[in-house]
Amino acid sequence: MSDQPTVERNADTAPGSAAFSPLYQQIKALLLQGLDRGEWKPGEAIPSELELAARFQVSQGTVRKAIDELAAENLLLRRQGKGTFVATHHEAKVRFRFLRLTPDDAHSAVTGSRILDCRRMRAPADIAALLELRTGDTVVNVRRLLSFDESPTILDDIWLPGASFKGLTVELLAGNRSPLYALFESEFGVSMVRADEKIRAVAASETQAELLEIPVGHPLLHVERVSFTYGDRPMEVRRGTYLTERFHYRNSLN
Amino acid sequence: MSDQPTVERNADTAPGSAAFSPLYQQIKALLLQGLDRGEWKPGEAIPSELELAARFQVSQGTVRKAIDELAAENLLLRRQGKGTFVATHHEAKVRFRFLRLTPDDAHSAVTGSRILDCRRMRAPADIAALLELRTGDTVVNVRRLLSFDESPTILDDIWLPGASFKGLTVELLAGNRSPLYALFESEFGVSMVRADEKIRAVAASETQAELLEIPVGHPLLHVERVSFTYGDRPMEVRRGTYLTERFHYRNSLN
DNA sequence: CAGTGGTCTAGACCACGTG
DNA sequence: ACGTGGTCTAGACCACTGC
Repeated sequence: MSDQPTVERNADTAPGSAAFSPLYQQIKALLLQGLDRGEWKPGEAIPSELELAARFQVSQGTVRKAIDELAAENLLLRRQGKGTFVATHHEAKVRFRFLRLTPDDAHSAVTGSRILDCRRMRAPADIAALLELRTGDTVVNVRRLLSFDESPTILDDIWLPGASFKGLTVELLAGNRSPLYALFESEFGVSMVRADEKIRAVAASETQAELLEIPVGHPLLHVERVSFTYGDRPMEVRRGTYLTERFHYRNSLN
Repeated sequence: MSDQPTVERNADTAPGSAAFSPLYQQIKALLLQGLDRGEWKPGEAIPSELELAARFQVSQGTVRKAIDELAAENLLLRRQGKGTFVATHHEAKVRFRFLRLTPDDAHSAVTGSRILDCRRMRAPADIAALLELRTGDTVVNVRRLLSFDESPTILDDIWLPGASFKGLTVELLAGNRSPLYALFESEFGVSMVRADEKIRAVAASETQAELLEIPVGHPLLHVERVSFTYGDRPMEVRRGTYLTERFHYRNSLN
């Protein structure tokens, strides 16, 4: 506990001065840094509010407000009586935030994953741009086919920055039974925290048609997702193609 | 100001008793009732925190927490130095929460709306179920075609409970220049607050193809939306069909 | 300058989980 | 019985808006 971070109390900021940051925002930033550094791992508890208040030399209420915001953003999870925990993809709750395809009738689907491909290569220009890399930087490309109740439903084309995902192989993926993001967390220390998606309807190409066992030209839902870790750093581009005859993409507008 | 609502202070609730509601949740419920009753209209300011605290006989902090939650749900809008306002669809910000189709290149699209149909009829079973009406209850059905830059892009099939939308006519719709939800607010006192959507890819039918000027079978994004007012009461079913060649549906996973 | 929401504090007490 | 987060209060002061 050697760190006594510098929190600026804005005592002298001129009224109407440009930069002004509330104390709790600074605490929030410090907590974010801790999460990013891996000081507290996914699933673990962070120190109690009182402990953090003591460490940062602020009141419990200020720490509370910082944690409130991180909890609202789903980075932390409060559990009364137990503590505050780092969110992890090893929980159904988190998982369904990212898995939006849902069966039309709420039956429990048996799911299967088949890895089609996993190779390292130089990033194409569009992928590089989305991942904020340089064209030609190494990336990992994974292609997989997900089935529900034995029928192929999702075709994923996934791109990851090579530097953060050394050692990602077909074998590792094939032996994996949890969601991909859970594996990224456990094996590579990469926590996905947020994602942006662009959705369109497209006609099935020949390869897509063959893999999904549908005619060429069949309408498919196409979802391009960019996922981010702490600090809004893009860490994955995922192009998903969904068959939506018996499934739909659910969304809530608030 | 005759109302001194009964807030239960839970002083005597046995430890571990079933029902227990924090004070601020009760205040929140009271504010929600006020919004629902139309005590404060969209765009108007609600009373100040101190005033509400006095009215409800609680501290400012408790009122604040109630308002915080309503603001987080986008029912209220805080503006420092000015007050707290009832959210309204007459603002670009609110509008884009519900309009998710976005041009691929961020150009400013000229938009046009053509009302195809507007008639009152007996509710089909599926619509009735979604609107929580009885089959055969009166509903209003509106069909319209939205164009961007002169090219038809969105085909909407809209269903509204007849009881709440008396006097909705083609003429009224044709003369309208604002978003539909803004019109619902001003003309019928119905505020849409939240919506659920189910999205799929479908092949264009003959009618759809003709109106959207595309070949039959062309892939289209199909969005079924159910919109809710205060208290989670469904007030609209909207089946939208989108052309996604130059537009996409944007979404954020948090 | 007055009034609004925003921040920060300190302390009391409640509800929950675990030992 | 203890420690955790959750609620509620009261008061001081700050930042923004508009008269």
